[in-house]
Amino acid sequence: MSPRRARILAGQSDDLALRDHLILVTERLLAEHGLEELTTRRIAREAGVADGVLYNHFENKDALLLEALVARMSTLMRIFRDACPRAGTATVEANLQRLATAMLELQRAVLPLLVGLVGRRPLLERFLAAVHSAAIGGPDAVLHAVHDYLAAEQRLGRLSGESEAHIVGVLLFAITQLQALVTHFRSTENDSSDAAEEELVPVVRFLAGALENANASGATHDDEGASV
Amino acid sequence: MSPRRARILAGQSDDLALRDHLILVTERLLAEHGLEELTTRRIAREAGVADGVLYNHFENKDALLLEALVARMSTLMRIFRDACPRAGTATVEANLQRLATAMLELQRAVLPLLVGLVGRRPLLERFLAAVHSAAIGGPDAVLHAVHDYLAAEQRLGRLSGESEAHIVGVLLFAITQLQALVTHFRSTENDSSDAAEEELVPVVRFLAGALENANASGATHDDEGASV
Amino acid sequence: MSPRRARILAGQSDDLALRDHLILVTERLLAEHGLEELTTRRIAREAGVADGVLYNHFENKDALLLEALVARMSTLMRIFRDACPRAGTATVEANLQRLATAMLELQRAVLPLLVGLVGRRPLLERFLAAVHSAAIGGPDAVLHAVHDYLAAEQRLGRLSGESEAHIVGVLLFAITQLQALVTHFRSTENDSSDAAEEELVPVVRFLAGALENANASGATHDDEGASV
Amino acid sequence: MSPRRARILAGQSDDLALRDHLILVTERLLAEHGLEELTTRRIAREAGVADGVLYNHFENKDALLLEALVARMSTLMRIFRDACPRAGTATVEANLQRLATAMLELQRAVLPLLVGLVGRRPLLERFLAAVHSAAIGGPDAVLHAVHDYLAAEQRLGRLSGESEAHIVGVLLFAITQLQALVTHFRSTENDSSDAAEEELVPVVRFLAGALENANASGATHDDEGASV
DNA sequence: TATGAATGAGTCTTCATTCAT
DNA sequence: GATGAATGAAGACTCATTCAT
Repeated sequence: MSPRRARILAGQSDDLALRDHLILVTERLLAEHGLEELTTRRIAREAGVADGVLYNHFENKDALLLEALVARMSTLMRIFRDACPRAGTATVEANLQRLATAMLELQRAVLPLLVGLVGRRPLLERFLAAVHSAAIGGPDAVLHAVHDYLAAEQRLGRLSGESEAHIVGVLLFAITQLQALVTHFRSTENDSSDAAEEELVPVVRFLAGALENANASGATHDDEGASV
Repeated sequence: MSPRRARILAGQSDDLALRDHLILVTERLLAEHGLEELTTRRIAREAGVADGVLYNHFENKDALLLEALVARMSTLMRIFRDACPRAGTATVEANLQRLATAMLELQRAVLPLLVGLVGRRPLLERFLAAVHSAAIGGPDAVLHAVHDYLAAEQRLGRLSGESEAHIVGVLLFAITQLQALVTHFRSTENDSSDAAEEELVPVVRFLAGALENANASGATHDDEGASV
Repeated sequence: MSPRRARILAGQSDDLALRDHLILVTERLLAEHGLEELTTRRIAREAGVADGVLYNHFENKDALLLEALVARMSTLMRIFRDACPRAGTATVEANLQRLATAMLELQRAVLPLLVGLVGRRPLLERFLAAVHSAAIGGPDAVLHAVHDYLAAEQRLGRLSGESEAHIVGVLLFAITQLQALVTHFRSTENDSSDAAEEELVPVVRFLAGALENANASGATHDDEGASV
Repeated sequence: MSPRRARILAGQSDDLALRDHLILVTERLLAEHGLEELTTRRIAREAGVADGVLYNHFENKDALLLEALVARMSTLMRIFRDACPRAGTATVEANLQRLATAMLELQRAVLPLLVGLVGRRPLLERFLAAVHSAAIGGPDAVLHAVHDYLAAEQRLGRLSGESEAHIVGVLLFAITQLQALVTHFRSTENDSSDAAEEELVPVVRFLAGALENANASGATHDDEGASV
């Protein structure tokens, strides 16, 4: 075994199969630098192995990339789910704010990944399929989480009128994605991420209000308009 | 004259200066394949000229790219503005739907461009600056268009309560961006674009309703403007 | 006429034939930047003319270069000759110091030119031939100047024993060349040129002393050592 | 293995690591053609390997160049040192002649190298540093060799009066450099090198004489003139 | 399995030179 | 003569992939 790898393995992934070690390293590089600067040589160097190992465990670079992307996605989704608020605690608006923040973080991390996949149809296709089939969930899963939360609040009686919930969820998703994108396009100042988050506040409050209004009017009359 | 270029010029851009021809070709390649696969060689081949021509007219690849990007952006914004509804015509909701459709088209075209700019700080920076200084307008201009429309409706008395207008505009922007992104990530079937557009309908109706609600509660009475 | 050229001609070389203008410009660029960075495009731009003019007046780039090199050489030699001391004035040693300084300046200017010619046999050959046939004089002319000065001093009786004069001249030439080379290889500090000049002083004093010694011993005994 | 390389390896550097093979080839090309015509493609072709190999073993062209330059310099200095005369043998003048010949050979080989480095600051700087830090020695080392020889002769009593030794060394260095340069600029006839060597003879004799004179006068009176 | 040297097509870029106008 | 757009070979360098050991 190369001394480099020995050193690395000792430190952080002791008896991991090399295959998994490669995925892990690739995942980390993906998180840190995006798909753009990810060369096979760099992966190998970072993993502390020879340039060619990759091809002993994966058909080609894309195959490794795919697994790493899925792994990364999985990680991010786990973090997101852990950050989701629990129904019945705090206030609905505060919870929506928390939800929005979690979604923003998620999207900020996911965006560079997706961006790297544009113009790489085959890999993209395989990635989407994998995300779908594995119980990871892509955008749908995020929407699902919002939906779950709102449904729970409804069950608890803190919200009524289910119909708008889906749309509010979609809008929440959309606005966080927009802000995530904006972050990436704003200048290098690192406060831009905070700004993006702050800009979220009034929008989320608006959406919370929309739910409340629906709530209120839903209580009053017949909810006929809430067909969306 | 090279036979290649002769062939091409005859076909499509007869006596255009090569400089503009290059921008045009680049713009087209940009639209069709994104920034990713855009090599100097490919541009040259597609333009029907020698490999090095580019450097007779532009300082380097990025300079050409920049001009092509700005040109493309300019085109897209013109199309967008032409598609914007006029206040006072039809119904507010119908107009918002029209606005949303126009924004979706715009975003679908813009997204591949922006995506290619991620991780290319210098070019991105220059692009943003150019878009800003030229009277082209980036995201802000789009938001501005929405704002202008809503303000006009308010002046016409078809809408009241200004405060939420901005947020609705942002949400409109966000949801169209999301749908644009979704289109790109859905499989190659070309019906996906129609699907994305259809999915927009209820959301826009919801946003229109939100404006109305604000309107109604603000006014408390006659609701004659509630034509949405 | 191009506005650029009009502007330039107005300023500095009013009704100069374009051919001569090109030589002049090239000479200047040669002096400022050496042969290395001298592209035809740069010459044209600097001269304020179109890229292709060059080929209307010269067979190719080398032909222009040749003339410019010869012109530059001529200029430098004129400056050198003007800086040479006159026999019978000051002291012999002071004059030798002056001579050395002039030679150092000359060599410092010539070196970059010569360096650029290494590995360009054809041009080099033509350059040497031109320098030879024109009454410009290369190294020989410089040596000649030293010789002339020393011979004059001998005629004036301020020096005797002719035989060593040539060797001293050669050594003067050699040491200034060495110092010129050293200047170019020393770090960018611009005081290095002064340092090179100062280092010359004791060596020149030594050479002057050698002439004196030969003088003295030549006067005393039989000039047996003057066999060089 | 590529047939090209097989062919070459069979011929001349049988089981040398390619890295060293590349250095060797580069060194040879450097010696034969100077830095000017040294393209990566040519090195590869000459080494019998693919165009890109270089970058598997060196960070870039300059890194390879640097190693080759240092290697060449090292070789040349070794040859030079082996050719240096030993104090106490033969006559001082004969030894100086030998020294001069060795220096001439050295300079003839070094000059094309140095010339190529002019106008390449970064590489030059690194080269000088490398030459300095490795126990190779640049110009100083050559001067040092002269100094060492003369000092040894002084210790043996075959020469006295140390002060002029340094200047004589410098002049020896200078005159050999001049002759080396002259060789390169004289036409391709290969006898020019012999001519350059012959021209050295009287100059060296003069310098030897200068040392003797200093010696003599130093013995006789107070050495006041030997202040150089 | 692991290695890492070798491959070679491909990237952007430069520049002397030609030639229709 | 003058123009300057066009050429295309050549430059340094990258990188996914292969394969003998």
